[in-house]
Amino acid sequence: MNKVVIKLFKALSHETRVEIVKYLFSNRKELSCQEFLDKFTLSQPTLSHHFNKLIDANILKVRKEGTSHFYSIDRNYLKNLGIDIGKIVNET
Amino acid sequence: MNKVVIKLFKALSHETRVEIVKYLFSNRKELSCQEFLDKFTLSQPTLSHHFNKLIDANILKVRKEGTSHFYSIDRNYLKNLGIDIGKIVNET
DNA sequence: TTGATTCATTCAAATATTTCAATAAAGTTA
DNA sequence: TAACTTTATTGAAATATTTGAATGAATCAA
Repeated sequence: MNKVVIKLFKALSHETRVEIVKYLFSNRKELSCQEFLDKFTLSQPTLSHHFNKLIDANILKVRKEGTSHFYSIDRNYLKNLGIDIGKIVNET
Repeated sequence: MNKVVIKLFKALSHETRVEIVKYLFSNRKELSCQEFLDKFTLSQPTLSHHFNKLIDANILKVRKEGTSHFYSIDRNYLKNLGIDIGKIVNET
């Protein structure tokens, strides 16, 4: 279905969201909102909005522990679509 | 560079542009504006705008012959980025 | 229960994208 | 040249996205 694809690409077509994916890929770990806020200049609500879009597009998954939410890349989902997100995001 | 990636994903995050890519992939040939206008309901300036975005993102290339412009997928560019456009666009 | 921490939601303003009517541009044909 | 065909550009309205201040919700520690 086209809508799934469009949602995926829309999610990946914003500077901040590409930065999130890039960071997660190169550090190969989880990322909390706070950690990202320490590194980049943007408001917490804006970041929350971007994380939501990435989750909604199935690019990220979340693990909640206490008040922290840890985000990580859902590599299987992207691999099944034939997208090598690391290659795209790092080698251009 | 992020801007190249973002431009690529932005280009692929619109219904009409996904349709164009899908059509080109499944028919494995060239497509002129007129041919596409016969199949879908949209104005000629709108279609021209969409083709421009796909060209600008290096997803399509164009061959001009007389007054006709024939668009086709630049498979090498996408392959180098690790994007299997056929898989993405058809199998979801 | 109170205060602190972390993330989500609401809402309105700023910005960007999409759309098509009108028109231009470029090649083709008679 | 004049009429025709195909695509591009301009400009303005409609629609969608992005942003952060204010506020809410959930968890934890004291």
